[in-house]
Amino acid sequence: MTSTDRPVSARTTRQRRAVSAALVDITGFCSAQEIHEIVKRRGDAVGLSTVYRTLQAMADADEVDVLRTDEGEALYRRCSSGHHHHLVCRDCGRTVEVEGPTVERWADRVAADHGFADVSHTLEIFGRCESCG
Amino acid sequence: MTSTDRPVSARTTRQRRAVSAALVDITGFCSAQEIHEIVKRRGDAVGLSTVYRTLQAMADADEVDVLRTDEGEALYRRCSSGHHHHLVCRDCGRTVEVEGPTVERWADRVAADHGFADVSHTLEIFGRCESCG
DNA sequence: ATCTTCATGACAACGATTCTCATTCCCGAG
DNA sequence: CTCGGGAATGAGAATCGTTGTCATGAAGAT
Repeated sequence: MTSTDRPVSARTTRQRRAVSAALVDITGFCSAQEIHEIVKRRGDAVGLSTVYRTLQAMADADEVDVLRTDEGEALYRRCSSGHHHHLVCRDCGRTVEVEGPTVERWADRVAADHGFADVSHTLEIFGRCESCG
Repeated sequence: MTSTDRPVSARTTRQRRAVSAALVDITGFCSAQEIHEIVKRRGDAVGLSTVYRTLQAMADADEVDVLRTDEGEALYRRCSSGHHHHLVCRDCGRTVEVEGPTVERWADRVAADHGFADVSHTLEIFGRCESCG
């Protein structure tokens, strides 16, 4: 077994292109169902299941970011590669990607101080942007 | 209307005492259903609905912290008052409350730099603790 | 063009959470 | 102490996001 078993396939289909295209249109985080709506509104017919599957695949491939509402709903948004966090307007959803090397180091150090290994973290900032002021 | 309308009542019942008691027993974050189980195991009979209601009320009163699994499930844990974050073992759930004044300032500054007001943030650190190493 | 296989979609199923509403019981007024 | 009103409870139904099922459709290799 020299090759790591690839669970993937990544077959290019009309539906996947439609979801990707819809993601380009949005600026903030959207739920799977909202994205399904957007796809429909663009004139592409894609089943809801497929939207869910596609978004999940993209999330696995780090092509979209996922975050959770207070109510537990998953929100998606296309993202730049690499580790980053988000500054999200809680009114209009406008999102700014931010980086914080200081924070990364702080988190790793805190974890190490307590004997924790294999460290990861989640960090999101919420506020109201100027246009929504 | 001189008095701020208090939506609350906080009537002391056997069930609420049972949930609070169960929360004392646990060290990590537990789901509402797990807490329901713990309450039952302790010999107190409390309906699942009531556990949910009680936990929500306690969360509103900042008596418990809530965080969300990747799968969107809500986890609860009794907490100290004041703003703090968590270092959670992703295997056993053991939790350490941590503070990070630096991070707070960083988040506020980043938000301000982008014109965001009324800022809040979420931050959790995950890892594997020594006992689970 | 053909064939193999992955992808799709309508719908059922699932699981966490919330709602409903008849009943229970906390607690302050009398 | 007793009563009465209204909050609290709980069993089960309902909700809602999400995932599973499986027959059909379509990429892409040969």
